[in-house]
Amino acid sequence: MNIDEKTIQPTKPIPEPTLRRLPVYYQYLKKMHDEKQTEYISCTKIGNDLNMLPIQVRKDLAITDAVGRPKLGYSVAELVGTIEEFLGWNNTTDAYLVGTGNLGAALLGYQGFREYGLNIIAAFDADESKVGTEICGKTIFHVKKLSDMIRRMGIKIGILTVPAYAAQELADNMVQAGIQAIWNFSPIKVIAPAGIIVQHENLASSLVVLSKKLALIIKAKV
Amino acid sequence: MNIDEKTIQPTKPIPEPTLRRLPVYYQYLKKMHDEKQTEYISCTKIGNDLNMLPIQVRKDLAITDAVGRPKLGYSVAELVGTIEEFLGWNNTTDAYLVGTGNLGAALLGYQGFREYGLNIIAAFDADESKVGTEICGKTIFHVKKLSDMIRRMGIKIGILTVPAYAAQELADNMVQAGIQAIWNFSPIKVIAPAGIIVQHENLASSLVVLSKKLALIIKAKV
DNA sequence: TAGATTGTTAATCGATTAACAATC
DNA sequence: TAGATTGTTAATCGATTAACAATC
Repeated sequence: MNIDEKTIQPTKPIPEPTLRRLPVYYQYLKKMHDEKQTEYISCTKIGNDLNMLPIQVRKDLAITDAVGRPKLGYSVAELVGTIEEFLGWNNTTDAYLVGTGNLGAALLGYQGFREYGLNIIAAFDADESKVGTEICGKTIFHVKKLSDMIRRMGIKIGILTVPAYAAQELADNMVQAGIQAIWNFSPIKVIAPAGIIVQHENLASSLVVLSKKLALIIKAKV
Repeated sequence: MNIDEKTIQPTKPIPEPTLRRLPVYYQYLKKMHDEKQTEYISCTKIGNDLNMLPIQVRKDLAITDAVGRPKLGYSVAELVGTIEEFLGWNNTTDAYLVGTGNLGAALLGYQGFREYGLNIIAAFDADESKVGTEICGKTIFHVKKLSDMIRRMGIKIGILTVPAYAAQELADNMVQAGIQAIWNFSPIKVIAPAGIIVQHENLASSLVVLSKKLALIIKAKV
């Protein structure tokens, strides 16, 4: 394949499981790098430390186009940079958050998002008494201003941390105003038109997986 | 296969994706049931409403041993009960939560867990000034009492909502004290011995999936 | 050199999707 | 009855794991 052919290739889809594991490697490698433990690291070691198969680590890293050296492994410094680059963590995207209850406040306070390329620039709530106040330096606006501000600022990502009953309507508003991706922490699955990304963060689902695994273990021991 | 053979069969592993989708159906069906919209529902309708393939819905429901009637569909009331039963939501398990920052407080305040069979009975923190106070009716103990109380109460599930630097050590403590499952919300992957369940709730991973999908769409439009 | 490790191709495994007979 | 829907078996698809040659 020559360079021209490569240029016009459609971006090959990246397996979602790989995408989910990359931040895990990153966090591990970043720490290793900061502590200057070793200059080079092998998939064998990463796998051992993170409880994964070395071959899976290697396959995942290959997707980022990281290059290693046989016998030596990968340069830790280089790998950290490659993953950052691959995940687009070098430039940030603005987002709005709707719903400043416990969970919303927790997300507003989470400093880590900035590192991961997400910048929550404002929050919205239906509670008049909250409007005008700040949480972690982010001003809270009334939710009736949401559509307008999405349009004016050209915001592409909306974070939903509202109760179930309010979720779908707010999602609809957001979509109409031009939001392209919704990160949904509400306990219902919101539906959006094709082409709009909805990512449902479902604690109930996670809890089910955890408790079913636990039930299996406890049953096995009896 | 006769009844005896069936009895001694090892519990067949349930696909994790199915396990994650069941609470989604449940939430949808519960609402439908509460609103008494229809007595019977088909996979076609569920699929349409939730943006999924009917065959996938049917396959998932089959795993819970739900029984439908050709032409009619499934009884909504029955289905709600079957899923509750299958997911073990009829009896609850006690859990401890460690780390009462923003996220910890959000989880303590989330009433939904009770419905899903999880009962957080107490919280722990290293901050002396928080010790003795309550969040949403849950007393906060000093983290130095954690091991002891896990042992005394025979707690099996620990929820970790602490900063990265504290996570691994606390996980180790928990495991030593007899915890069997750790629900980890800290930003590092904690490692536990084989046989201990660790479920890592990784916001960075979810965010990566979301932003990569978004990047694909935006690129496609340019 | 010998051996650990990468990069890549092939085999396996499991989940999703399709096909279709049974049925109310 | 006709047709929508279930239940079940088969085909497809994609991710994980294995195998192995290349290499420093």
